[in-house]
Amino acid sequence: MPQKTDRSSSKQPTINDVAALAGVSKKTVSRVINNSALISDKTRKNVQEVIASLGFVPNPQARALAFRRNFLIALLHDNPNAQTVLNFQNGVLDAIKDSDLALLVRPIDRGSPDMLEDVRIFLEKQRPIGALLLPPISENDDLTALCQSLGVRYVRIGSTALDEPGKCVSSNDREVVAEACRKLIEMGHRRIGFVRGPEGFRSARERELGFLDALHSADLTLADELCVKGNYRIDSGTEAAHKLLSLANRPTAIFASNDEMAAGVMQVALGLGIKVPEQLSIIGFDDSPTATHIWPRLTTVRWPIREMGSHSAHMLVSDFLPPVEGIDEPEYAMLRSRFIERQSVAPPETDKGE
Amino acid sequence: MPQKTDRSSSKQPTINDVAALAGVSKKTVSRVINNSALISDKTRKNVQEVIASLGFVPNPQARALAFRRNFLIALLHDNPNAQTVLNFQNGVLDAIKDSDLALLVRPIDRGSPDMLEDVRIFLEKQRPIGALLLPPISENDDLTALCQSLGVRYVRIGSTALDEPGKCVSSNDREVVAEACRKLIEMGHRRIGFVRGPEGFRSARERELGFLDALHSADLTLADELCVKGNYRIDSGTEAAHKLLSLANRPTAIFASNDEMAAGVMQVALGLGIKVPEQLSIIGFDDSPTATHIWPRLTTVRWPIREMGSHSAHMLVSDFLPPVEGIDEPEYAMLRSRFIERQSVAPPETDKGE
DNA sequence: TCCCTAATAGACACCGGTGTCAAAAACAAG
DNA sequence: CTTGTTTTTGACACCGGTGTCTATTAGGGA
Repeated sequence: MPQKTDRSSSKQPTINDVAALAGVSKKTVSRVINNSALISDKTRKNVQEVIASLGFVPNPQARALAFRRNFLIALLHDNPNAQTVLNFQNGVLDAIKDSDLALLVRPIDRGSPDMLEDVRIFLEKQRPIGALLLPPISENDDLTALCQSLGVRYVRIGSTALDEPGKCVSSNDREVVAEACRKLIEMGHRRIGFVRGPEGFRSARERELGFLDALHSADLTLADELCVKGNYRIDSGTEAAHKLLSLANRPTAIFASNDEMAAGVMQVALGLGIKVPEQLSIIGFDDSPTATHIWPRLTTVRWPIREMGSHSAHMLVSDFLPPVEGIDEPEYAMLRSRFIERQSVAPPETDKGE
Repeated sequence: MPQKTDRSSSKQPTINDVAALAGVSKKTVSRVINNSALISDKTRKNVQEVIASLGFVPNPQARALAFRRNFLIALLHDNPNAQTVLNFQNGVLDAIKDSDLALLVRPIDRGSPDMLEDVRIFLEKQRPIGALLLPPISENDDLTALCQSLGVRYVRIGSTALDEPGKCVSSNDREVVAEACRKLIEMGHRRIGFVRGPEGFRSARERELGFLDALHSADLTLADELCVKGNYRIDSGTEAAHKLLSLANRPTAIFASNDEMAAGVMQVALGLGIKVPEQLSIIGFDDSPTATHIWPRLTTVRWPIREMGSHSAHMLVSDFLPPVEGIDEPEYAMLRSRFIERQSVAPPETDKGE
């Protein structure tokens, strides 16, 4: 046991101890803690020294009680993708690392009829400063209304939502998906399969729109048979692949709306002896660990989810965080997704017969 | 906006409101809230009715202040595997779902010289009831000593630690790894490569011991050249595979200490045109999503990490949680890992020349 | 030097609960 | 009907901070 601070076993000093030792009132110490302007530099410095010498840490529960607000951020989510949640969470933690804030995690059961009531109790109990709403729950208007009525600020995370009230952080997925698919078209692909995400996810719609944008700008249309609906899980990817790859005139490329489904597509292709990328190009979305774990490594779109996490945290509680250059507190922020080229894409074999 | 509770916009009722309406003192209400025995059934019932009619929720900040303890559980981790952390976290959330408790997440920078001090400040600030320590930080004795001195209970999560004080939840990894490797040996594999985890992780040691157990029980020894050290990341898996697969007499099977490194091994094998599992069997550990996303799907060991999460939460705060049948509060619990057979393992090709 | 104003500091109640200890009520026995 | 004992309840201080408002001090102009 190396260095053990001497105070580790004695009781925590309180604001009264500081006040007594500094020879001032506790209110004055409070002013120092809260960076009040109504205090002379001399007094401030004096008190700060005492605080430091005592190793005083203000009790957040007491502050929470007096402020009638906790120094907590709540992360509300019902996103099925663990990786997404965790990355986002880590982004938030990055943002609040050196602050007084802490992160409270709360999964939501969107299916439950008591969902709103559960969230209400949670928010009333914990009284976080604000809440971060991950998709798809971020699109639930009842939830944002609830936050509003409880006086809990919130930031919604999602694809696009300029039309709705409140702060929001999103990314330009549609654009980047279009870019990715345009790449396929430029390489010579004409029959491109599309594995859609589940209903009710704005992200699924966004990615579809991007895909269609690319097709339209090349005067192509999406044959019904080439569009299959999935649910963001690998099994739906394998199912979709079975359908697409058993077509008489099978696609030379497939865009899957997330990496997990793309992995499913790849498994089916490899299982059928279809070479990737020579005979089938595959693109995913997320740039999850899976994208680099599968072989060939997956060309995909990186969603800046971690950055969205820290950005949204800053938007939510900029008044509690040290200022950061790039981030002020607009109502809306758009972070950039990025196309990541790996080994799962190539020109169609038949194209040049190389 | 469907059902909107009428109280959603008015102010939260307090213990005083309840007391006034019930015609009793606030202390009496407090007794009801805390299930004190020192109260008559009649009064209790009366107060409970008022509480229900008012929708009163005790303010946890005030309780925390008075109790000098927050109704929070802290999850302290520095585990590099996001999936592990999240699964564990979800297990904890399962356990505390219907309780008054909330989960606070705190990543730790084990490299930082201020690590202990940071944790101390965090614990003193948030004053959680207890802390859950994920490996590898769970093996840090300074940290457990710190918890002890601050009066914060803790449960360590890890492989085995019967020798150390305090509560602990672990799994029988060693045994199951041995079982997995014995399978390889039974199939006829004799030259089995081993990709070790990083130093300082008990899990890495456990898995190695299990591997060696299997070898020894078959009177085999591990040639130095067949054991390569990795760091649990995919790149170390590819590096290890390059070394192992370029040996003159290359192994017919490789056990990688986690799935991510196993994925790296598989990529190199496939890249070199070595067929899996025909020419090379691969086993991983974790049963992460990666295991089912790669092709062929990975034979691996499932670590009951989510169960460990809820189990450890119960052990930590059984006095705040509704009782659960299987879980009492012993000092030590061992959950069972499980061998998962998928498609990445087969008898060695040369064995029977099938 | 004196007065007026602005800047600074402090007194005190309060946030919403719990602990302690004494008072009141209920009950049993004489 | 008393008295003694056990239950049940309440008064009040306290947890560790902050808000409000007043008192004090410092500075500037006449």
